[in-house]
Amino acid sequence: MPAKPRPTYSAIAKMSGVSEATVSRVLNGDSRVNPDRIAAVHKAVEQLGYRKNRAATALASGRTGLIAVVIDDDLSIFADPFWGTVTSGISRILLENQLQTVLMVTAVNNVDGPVAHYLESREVDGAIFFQLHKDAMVRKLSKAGLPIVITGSPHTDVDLIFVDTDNFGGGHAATKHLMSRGCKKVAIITGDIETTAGHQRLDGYNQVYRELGRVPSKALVRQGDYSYESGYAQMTHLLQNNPDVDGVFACNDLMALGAIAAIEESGRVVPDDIAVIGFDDSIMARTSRPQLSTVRQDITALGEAAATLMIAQLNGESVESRIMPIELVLRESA
Amino acid sequence: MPAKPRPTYSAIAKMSGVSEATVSRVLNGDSRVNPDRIAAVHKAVEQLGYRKNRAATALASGRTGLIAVVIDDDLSIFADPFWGTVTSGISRILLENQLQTVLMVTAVNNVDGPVAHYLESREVDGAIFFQLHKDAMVRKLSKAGLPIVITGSPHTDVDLIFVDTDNFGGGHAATKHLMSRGCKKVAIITGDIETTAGHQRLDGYNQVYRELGRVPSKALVRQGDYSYESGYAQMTHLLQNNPDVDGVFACNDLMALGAIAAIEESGRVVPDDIAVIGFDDSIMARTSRPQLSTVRQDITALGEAAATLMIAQLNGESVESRIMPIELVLRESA
DNA sequence: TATTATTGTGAAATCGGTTTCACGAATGCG
DNA sequence: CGCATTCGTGAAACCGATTTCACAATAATA
Repeated sequence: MPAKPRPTYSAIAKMSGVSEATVSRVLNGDSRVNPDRIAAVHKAVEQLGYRKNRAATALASGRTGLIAVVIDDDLSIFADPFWGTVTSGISRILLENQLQTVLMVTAVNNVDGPVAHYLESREVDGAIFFQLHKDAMVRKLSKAGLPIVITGSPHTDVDLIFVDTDNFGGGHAATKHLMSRGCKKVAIITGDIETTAGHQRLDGYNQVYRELGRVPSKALVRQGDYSYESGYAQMTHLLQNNPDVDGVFACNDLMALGAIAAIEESGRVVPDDIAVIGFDDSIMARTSRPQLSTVRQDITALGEAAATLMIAQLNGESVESRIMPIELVLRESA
Repeated sequence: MPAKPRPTYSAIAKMSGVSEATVSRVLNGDSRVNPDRIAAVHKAVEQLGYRKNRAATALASGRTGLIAVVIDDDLSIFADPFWGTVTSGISRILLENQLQTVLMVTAVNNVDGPVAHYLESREVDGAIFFQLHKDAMVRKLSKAGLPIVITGSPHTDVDLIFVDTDNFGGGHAATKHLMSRGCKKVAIITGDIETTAGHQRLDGYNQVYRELGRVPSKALVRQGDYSYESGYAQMTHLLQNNPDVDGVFACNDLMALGAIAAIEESGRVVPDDIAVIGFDDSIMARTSRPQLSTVRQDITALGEAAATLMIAQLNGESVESRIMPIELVLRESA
């Protein structure tokens, strides 16, 4: 293919009668260039259909225009619509700022693995992390000066920038609602306790008990893994060992649906015998029957916030972590 | 931050006592280098913790190591778990081949828009497209020599490489199953007819009628948009105007669930009065009650196939489009 | 043994921008 | 009106790799 070579600064400089240095100034918005020349350069750019070579720009300026979105995926859970939604929110904002999203779905447990290498190599201008199981690598990268935003709270208290849903508030609101609608024995089916999100939702649940001067029974705390099956299994276990359970907070919608299936199979009725509340307000919360009461998090907003914080960092602005509000959505199940 | 400068070829060359050219040869696997020097270079690389600068490599070699994944998103449907799943499949394969995934979720209708510019600029080595509404831009890029793979079938018959689910076969199998289980009047709720996938599923449906020597009634073909609500609405319409419908093929699971809701609200029973079959075998097919019979497409495999075809193209191998088989999954609804 | 291929290697050009530096012209100040 | 700034500009160095080219040393051929 004899593809005609793309024009470079040299061509523009020749055509518009200025030096390459001036072309660069014009194209980077340097203010102190004679207006006539600015016009001449723009005209040449137009006529030649010129477009910058990103690699050359990156090499010379040190900025690649790329932001990594890293999903720590031990569990192949990208099927969860959650990720797609956050990611598209991020991508949209970045795109508006002439930044591209580099997606990496992979386990990031290795402080010295390929992902770490890639990010250390400054092949991206910044990185946004999801679903972090261990933040050792992230801390290291951050110390090395790479702008970072974490979606979800970091484990340790280093000053990493993050955006997160108000998981504690969500767990609290859900549990409190169950209590205030008359439930006496409210159980919880937790998610992955390894993640801060899972832990915080549990904390919110416990807090309600404390506020009521009660002590949450350990028997009412069952650990799930965010899957439908685990919701079903843990609920079955609860029904057998605590037949007087009358409320369940499941830490995501999928487990809530599993729990409901178990409850109905046992011959009990939702919400009359046992009220159930989920977390996420995923599409399944609306399409299931009974429709699921749940804690809504605005996932797109979460992604957009993450991207916005990243851009602010790149601009050298000082930045603070954000916690996004949740909203209790009451439907039929509680 | 006084961040110590990262080592370059110059440092390696000095340390191992060879020229930069030789360093390059070693690092790119050029065979004709003295084994001793190869060892020396590798040792220096090791000691210095050297890592290539991708921008410099890209500038010099013309290869960026980046593959764009473009999702034509007029509809903000990235919430559909489908996309996350395909994308992670792609990302995984690319990663194994030292390629990074650049995700772009945006409308690609503009042949001269920013996406086109980005891709034309050869800032990526190739592009994988999804959910194409118009393929004018893709054809243009392909003519310009950019390696391309389309996920889903292209509209026009140009020789673009694509991978797709056997949509026709899926529609055919679903409809045929309904017929063979005794349904006399089988309706279809289609997806977006603008996309080839939507059209092909409808064709498969029609084909079954033809094979039986019947003509599909237009009244039994209702157009949805892949949303739960449209499934519900179109089913409601069907029940009113064709009360003797006894089978429905919904072109995705979400619409199938909407349809089931409408059917049950009308007092009829699934599958006894009306059998329903969906498409995708998404997670909701398993979690809904009654559990949904559906056409499974292996989404991860689809993504992996797309990535594999891309890599083959990059290696200059000759490549052929692939159609991935579907599988009928029978549960409770049909 | 003389001559031609082959091999291994380094110097230097190259990729396409950005940025420093030096310099003349224009402006401001005393 | 003379001197110190500021402004606009181009030449050239630079970013960090890859690749061509020339050359010496070695191996193969006649």
